[in-house]
Amino acid sequence: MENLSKTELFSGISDEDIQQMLVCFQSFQKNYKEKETISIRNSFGDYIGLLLEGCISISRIRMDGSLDMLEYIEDSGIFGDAFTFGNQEDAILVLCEQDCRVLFIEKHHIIKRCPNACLHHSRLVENLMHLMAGKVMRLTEKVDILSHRSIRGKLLCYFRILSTQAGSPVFPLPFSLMALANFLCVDRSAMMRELKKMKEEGILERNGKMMRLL
Amino acid sequence: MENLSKTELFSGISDEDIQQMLVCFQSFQKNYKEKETISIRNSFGDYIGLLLEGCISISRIRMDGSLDMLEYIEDSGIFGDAFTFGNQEDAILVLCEQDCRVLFIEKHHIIKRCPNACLHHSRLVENLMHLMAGKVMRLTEKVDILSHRSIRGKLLCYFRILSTQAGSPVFPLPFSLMALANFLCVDRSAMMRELKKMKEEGILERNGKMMRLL
DNA sequence: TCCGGAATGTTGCATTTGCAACATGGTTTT
DNA sequence: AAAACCATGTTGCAAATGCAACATTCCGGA
Repeated sequence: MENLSKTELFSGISDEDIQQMLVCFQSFQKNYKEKETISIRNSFGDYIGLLLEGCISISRIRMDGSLDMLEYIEDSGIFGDAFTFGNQEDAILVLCEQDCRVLFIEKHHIIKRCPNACLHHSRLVENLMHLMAGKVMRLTEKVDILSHRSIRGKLLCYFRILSTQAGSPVFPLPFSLMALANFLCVDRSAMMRELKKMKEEGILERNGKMMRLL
Repeated sequence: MENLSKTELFSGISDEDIQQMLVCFQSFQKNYKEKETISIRNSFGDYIGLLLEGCISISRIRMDGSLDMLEYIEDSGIFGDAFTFGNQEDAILVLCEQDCRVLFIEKHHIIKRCPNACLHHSRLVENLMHLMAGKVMRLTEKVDILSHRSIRGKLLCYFRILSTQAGSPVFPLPFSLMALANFLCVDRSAMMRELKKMKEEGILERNGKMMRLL
């Protein structure tokens, strides 16, 4: 019902065709409020989620209760158990960090060939390719960050990415320090200690969530 | 010149059409021998590499000389600077672990829409979607492994994946112990120590590269 | 076959990290 | 206003990790 033609997934497809596809795809939209849980593992197993608005985090909850953020998805990111992979013991938590609007599409319709040969299906697939390429880049970035052995290495690697994105040595953290520790998969207090050290050594300035890399 | 129609990328497309596309795409194939270097960062910046045969590793070389394996690609995996992301200080090494056959395609032709509207382009894009989905899964797996804080956690997480893939608690390591340490981004000697402990505790049996998870 | 290089295995030690516990400050709820 | 809550800081300590150095085994080429 909303204007989907402006989203990256449906760009270049007319509103009528979009409506037709949505029916053909048996897709549905859902709105969520901040801090609401989208799904725990497997509830949307056969669907791919497309984040139209808002931002979400995907985390693993271990048996001991510890929580590690696997992904942080903002713009028109894709997610779903199809990607969050199958043979997982621990629970996966998909949490809305802001009010969100999500479009669910049956995996089948996107990955496999459409038997109805919808006219604009291939355009959709091409758009989806863009989104996938973006996801691959973000995941590669994440692997890059986590591949650093030390907390300082992870912090610096991530800060450089943020700094490059902002196009300036000054940039804001996209989330809280607590969430940052989860994102980097390190202990929060150890991270605070390291941040303090880096400040003392003059590598970094910090004022709340605003950072300056020197 | 070889039989590309059997590859995942070109499946469902006739040999004639493939030949036509290869010209249209300005693509080229190249063979590499074991331990040969495919490219150092940026040499194939505008091309996407498709591994037709063999297997390769993608690693980061740090300024201090340490080497971390970011990806290990076997079947018909895709790689390229397009994915290995841009604002990277360290050198990226793409190394052939076996004799390899690689098809390079200009990124442009795959990501953007083809002006010539090749008949089978959309089928190709759909095939590529499969490959991308596979890559996303592998990367998600890797993030999952690296998100564990301890060496033991990383080892167990990876071994469980291998065990599930093999469909048995007994499975072979796909590479050497040295490479395993690089893949997990941990110190090799510390990893050996941990493997020994796990053996002593009866969690794991090991004979060379053959592992048994208990 | 012998040699040399590479992978494997082992250990001591300094450092880093995680963990637990607690103090502070800000914000929301009652 | 008080209470409750949560994020931010801080610290001591035990355990895990990285690092360096070295012994041993494996393997391919001369």
